Amino acid sequence: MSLAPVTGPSTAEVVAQRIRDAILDGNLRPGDRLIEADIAAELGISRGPVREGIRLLAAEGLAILRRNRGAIVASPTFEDVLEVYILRKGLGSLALQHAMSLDAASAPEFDDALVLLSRLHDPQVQADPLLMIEADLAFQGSLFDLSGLERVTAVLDQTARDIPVFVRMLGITYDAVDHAGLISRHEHLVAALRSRRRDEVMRAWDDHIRTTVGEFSRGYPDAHLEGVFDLPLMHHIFDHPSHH
Amino acid sequence: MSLAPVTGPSTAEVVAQRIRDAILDGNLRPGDRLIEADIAAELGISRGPVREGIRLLAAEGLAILRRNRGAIVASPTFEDVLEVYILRKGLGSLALQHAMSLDAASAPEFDDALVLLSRLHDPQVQADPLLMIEADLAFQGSLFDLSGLERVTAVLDQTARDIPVFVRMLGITYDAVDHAGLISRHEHLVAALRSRRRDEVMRAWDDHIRTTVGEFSRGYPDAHLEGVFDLPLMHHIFDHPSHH
DNA sequence: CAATTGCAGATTGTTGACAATCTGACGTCG
DNA sequence: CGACGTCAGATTGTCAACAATCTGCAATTG
Repeated sequence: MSLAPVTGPSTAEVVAQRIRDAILDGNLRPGDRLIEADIAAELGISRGPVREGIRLLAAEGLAILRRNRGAIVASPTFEDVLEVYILRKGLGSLALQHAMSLDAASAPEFDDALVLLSRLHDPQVQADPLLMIEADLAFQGSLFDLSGLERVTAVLDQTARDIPVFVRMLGITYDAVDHAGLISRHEHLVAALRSRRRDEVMRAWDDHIRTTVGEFSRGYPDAHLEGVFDLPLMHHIFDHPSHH
Repeated sequence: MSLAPVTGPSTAEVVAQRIRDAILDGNLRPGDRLIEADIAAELGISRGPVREGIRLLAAEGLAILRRNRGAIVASPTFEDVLEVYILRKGLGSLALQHAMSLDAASAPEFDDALVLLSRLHDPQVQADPLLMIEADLAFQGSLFDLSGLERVTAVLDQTARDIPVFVRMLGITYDAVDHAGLISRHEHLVAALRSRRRDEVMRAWDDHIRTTVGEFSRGYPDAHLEGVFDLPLMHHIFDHPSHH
């Protein structure tokens, strides 16, 4: 018998999620003030936990703290979305490579990833673009977890929480997305991980990032990528063979 | 008349720094409990700001929060140091490449980096290994700032704060370090940035990370790198030429 | 009338008291 | 003798009141 420890979300985390939801629902817009007392009254709690919750959001970049002047909802730009994907590109490739060197495809946790991947087939999920994004990110996160790199996955998780909110705040439309293509790319990635073909995994990951950013750009009026993702951002710098 | 805005550190940040200092001074050791009331009494303030300060440390990985059971000082392992350097390697290469594509060496901020680099020559700095590490990290941080990638530099800054504390907690000796070599490697990096030679910059950065990790390993009894840094962690995945 | 100064209101920062939770020790019972 | 229930002490989580700070406006001044 081995049970996972029970750890429900703290009040501060609940507050943070409520605010995130309010943004997703359009009840809170970029630039709106986050007044501790008001939020506390609305949730029927005191200012303490609200304060902590707002700090959590600020750490994610969703809220901006101004000393003695209160917090406001962040006003992300499309450049912010690009930077988040630059981070995911770089850290994701790190995590996937580490996962491969641990033969992650043979680990029992690999099945978790497959379960999450299967969720992308669910018509109910496909019907809602935001659900689709979240399911997609959850699947990717489960792959990153296989690396065992806790700091790297922590940053990746943070970007995963940001993306749906940014998409909503910027009004990026993500309706006409190619679900079948997304799934097949991911299955390609899974297959590459199984066969431990490093180049294939990297190509698949690159492909996924490019396609996603491309789809976002099409769904956002003012997007101009300026070839950011065509630069050799990641470079082949650690190619000295292992001495084992 | 143009004065910089006054923004002193918040009380919570002061608390966090005091605790960091206590760790560096050896007054707090890994596993020690961080009891809000005790720290508050010691600093002559109330629990609120102490609580916030501890949360800041937890976000950096220096403290471990256990719900309803208090926080303790983290017990990092040498693997944690390696992971921090894996992060710095990956994100640093991202930041440097972006900085180069912005022709950062021509920016006025580039001079700030040169000033910080010159500090490494100071005999007073060289005398104290921890001062040397901090000056080194400050220089590197000023280079990363040239990228304009705020999220990337935020994570890099966090790792920079962690490193001196981890070194102290693990008892890594860093005395017999090759100061002249460090400086010449950094000057090599600066020259490569000036000439915008991408490969040269990446090689210099790789070289610096390897050398630093190598020196840490020599100064730490139980270190075994297992070829982590010999793996092709970063890969040449974005080599499609820009369409400009 | 433009610029400055001095409030008043709003909001955050801080505090001390109280409630909820956890830990470890003790005693009880099978 | 070991498992379970109980309880006191310690500590965190929450709360409401108070202090400090900031913003904007109105009065004042030259």
